[in-house]
Amino acid sequence: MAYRRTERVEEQLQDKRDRILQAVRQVVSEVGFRGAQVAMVAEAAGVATGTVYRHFPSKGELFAKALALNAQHEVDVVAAVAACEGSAASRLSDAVRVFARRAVQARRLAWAMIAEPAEAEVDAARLVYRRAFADVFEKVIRDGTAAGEFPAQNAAASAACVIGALNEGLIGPLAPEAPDLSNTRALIESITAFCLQAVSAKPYPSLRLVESTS
Amino acid sequence: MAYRRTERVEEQLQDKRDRILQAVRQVVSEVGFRGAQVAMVAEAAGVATGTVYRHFPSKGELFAKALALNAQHEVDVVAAVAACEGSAASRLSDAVRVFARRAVQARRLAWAMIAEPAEAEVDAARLVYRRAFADVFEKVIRDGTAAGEFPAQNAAASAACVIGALNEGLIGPLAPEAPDLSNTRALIESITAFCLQAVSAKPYPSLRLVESTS
DNA sequence: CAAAGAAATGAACCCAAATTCATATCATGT
DNA sequence: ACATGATATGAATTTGGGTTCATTTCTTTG
Repeated sequence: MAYRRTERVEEQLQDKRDRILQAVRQVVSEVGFRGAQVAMVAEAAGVATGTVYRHFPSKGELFAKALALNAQHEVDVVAAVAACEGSAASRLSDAVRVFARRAVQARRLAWAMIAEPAEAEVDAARLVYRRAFADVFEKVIRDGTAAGEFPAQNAAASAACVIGALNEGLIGPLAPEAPDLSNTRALIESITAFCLQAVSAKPYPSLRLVESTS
Repeated sequence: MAYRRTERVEEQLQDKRDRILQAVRQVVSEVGFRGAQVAMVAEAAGVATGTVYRHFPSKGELFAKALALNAQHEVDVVAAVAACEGSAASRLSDAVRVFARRAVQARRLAWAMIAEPAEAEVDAARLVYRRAFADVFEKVIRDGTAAGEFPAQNAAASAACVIGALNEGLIGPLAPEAPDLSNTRALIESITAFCLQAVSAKPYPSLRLVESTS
């Protein structure tokens, strides 16, 4: 025998793997999942196409892994903010604001992470983190309701709506192109306010009227 | 000369075209844009694959046409509700409710119509109708603000958020599977309430506090 | 009914992009 | 330096599905 997988090789291997994952992130943030090809990723990582397949069994699993890496980090950040001291209202608006700020920094990537359909494995991985975000918001809403800060409501539905509002208002197809930072800030505040009021406002009398007449 | 395109043939042609468009609707409502193939559509329409190409120049244009047909109808329905007599609050909640009710009747189709990415032509067509829905909601919000019913706000952003909340809360990936009608009704009311309160609630003092501290 | 012109058919073709694999290169231990 | 085993390479292959087109079937008119 004349070979043994040494420490150094192990590191190089891990490093190459990491570079490929980073390359996915970069390519996806430029062209989205739709336009991302394995050859592009290899190019961006500085390896040959075939090398990608020595590290990952398929495009779907590679991309899913890359998404999971990023998404978990984002979930952690938002969850940390949501777990701070303070009223439920301030925690919710801070969490929403942080999510929003980070998303608009890299809109294309954010949209790909949260919504853009792709290979089945990617969709499955995304669903996990989508739910994780929703769970963070849902917990804060429940806390607020328990503390009497927010009215009784379907917390799961409200959390899903918050995600939806953020997605569509900030980074989805309806979001305005915002090359300008001050507009972006204002937009984030509008959306944060929308979400906070939605979960915190006491039901309007007019709502009941509408319900009884329709 | 020994042939002329007669009335009857013209009708048969139009009929076949219509059947193909209907078949797209059916196939998409079953497997979404992702899984919809031209061969399936042809099969569902009871014609050969090649026939599809005698009526439409490409898959993208066929699917875009089919989407436009449906979406315009939905926009008209929602717009009609939004144009009724009544307070802005009642018009908005009725419009949201109608959108929601119709969407849950055919969730897969609704999601495909409003959000699922597909061929470039389809995306382009969808954007038009997405905006059309947003415009309907935006107009009601503006009316409400002008009448002093709603507080001042970024109406365009709020309208986008309403679309997003509906999409995610009702028909998107986070929406609960709801085989049961009563749950569906309750969900629709939760989401309608969420949207109405978001646009109609007076800003909370706590919001200002949060803004000044962050 | 025969001829002429359209429309329908579906198997063959084409293309883009994922995946493979024979070959080349690199690491290790004697 | 050499032998051995592992990793990297990228051109060639495979594949899924949209599109084409030579052939068949249908309609109309003389």
